[in-house]
Amino acid sequence: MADFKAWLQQHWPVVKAALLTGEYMPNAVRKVEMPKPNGGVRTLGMPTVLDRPIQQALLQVLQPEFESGFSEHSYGFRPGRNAWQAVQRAQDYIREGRHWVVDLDLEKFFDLVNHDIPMSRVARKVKDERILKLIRRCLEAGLMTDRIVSMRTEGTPQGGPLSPLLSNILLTDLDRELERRGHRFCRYADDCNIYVGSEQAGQRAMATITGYLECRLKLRVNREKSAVARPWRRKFLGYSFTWHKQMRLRIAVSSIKRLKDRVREIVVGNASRNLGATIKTT
DNA sequence: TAGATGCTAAC
RNA sequence: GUUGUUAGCAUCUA
Ligand SMILES: Nc1ncnc2c1ncn2[C@H]1C[C@H](O)[C@@H](COP(=O)(O)OP(=O)(O)OP(=O)(O)O)O1
Ligand SMILES: [Mg+2]
Repeated sequence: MADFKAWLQQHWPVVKAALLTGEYMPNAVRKVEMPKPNGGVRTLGMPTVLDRPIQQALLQVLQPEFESGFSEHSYGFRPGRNAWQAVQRAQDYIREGRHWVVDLDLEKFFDLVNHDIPMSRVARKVKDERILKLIRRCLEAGLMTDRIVSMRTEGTPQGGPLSPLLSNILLTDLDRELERRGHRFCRYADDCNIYVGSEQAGQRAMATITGYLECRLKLRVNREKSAVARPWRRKFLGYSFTWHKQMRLRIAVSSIKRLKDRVREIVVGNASRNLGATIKTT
């Protein structure tokens, strides 16, 4: 890997020239099926060995350009931000007395990302036509199965270095819409939680925001994973809320179980009582 | 301080 | 055949 990095650095002037003249364009990603924990299958689109570092370089330039335009309530795929900060923000909302949550998750998110909406947003900041063409080709990269490339008209490849940034650019429209409506929310990638004071307000928000997402942004809400519920009945970003004397945060039971099993697998016959005590205090 | 490797978590 | 972003931890090197 370090070898390849050195090679690319050595030939970077040539590669750069080929990219800017349009002589070389990314056009396909390799299809790889990955099992999901819940039993489903995630279709990854892996860039070619050449496209990957090219897109990573593009990201280094584009990321700072768009960071300033993102919402304060967006936490996913962003430098300096993590899931813990998002959950703490959610906890603040609940402590304010908003005891109902509209938990929204998008269906096959990356696979259904519209191309024209994020491209028009990118065009507002990036004026260079050659760069815009490059970015569009990263979105349009077809899925390659056994050397057969199928055309893509929607969706951004899961595994493309630019994909997380482009998805945030698209969902910034959602953030602005939620802010315009005065909602208290935090979003991590396609996982968006809106905190409201009553179930009725929650159902109303769920209906209008679902309509907005499906109509304006051409996305689909995952009705299995989404719900209007009490926050302490839901899991958010691997954490769940618990109600003792005050609102407290704890790691979701499923995450604890997974970690416990991992630890037990490693230490085979050794002290498991020690682990139980350790996890309880955490 | 900088580079490299590996692991965990979220999506 | 095992991707990406982000965050964290660990180890090695000078
Ligand atoms: N391991 C990963 N590698 C690359 N991209 C990922 C990975 N995990 C998640 N993503 C990205 C692509 C997904 O579309 C997006 C949202 O994740 P997730 O909600 O778990 O799946 P999904 O939205 O594609 O399907 P679902 O319909 O089950 O919600 O995050
Ligand atoms: Mg989803």
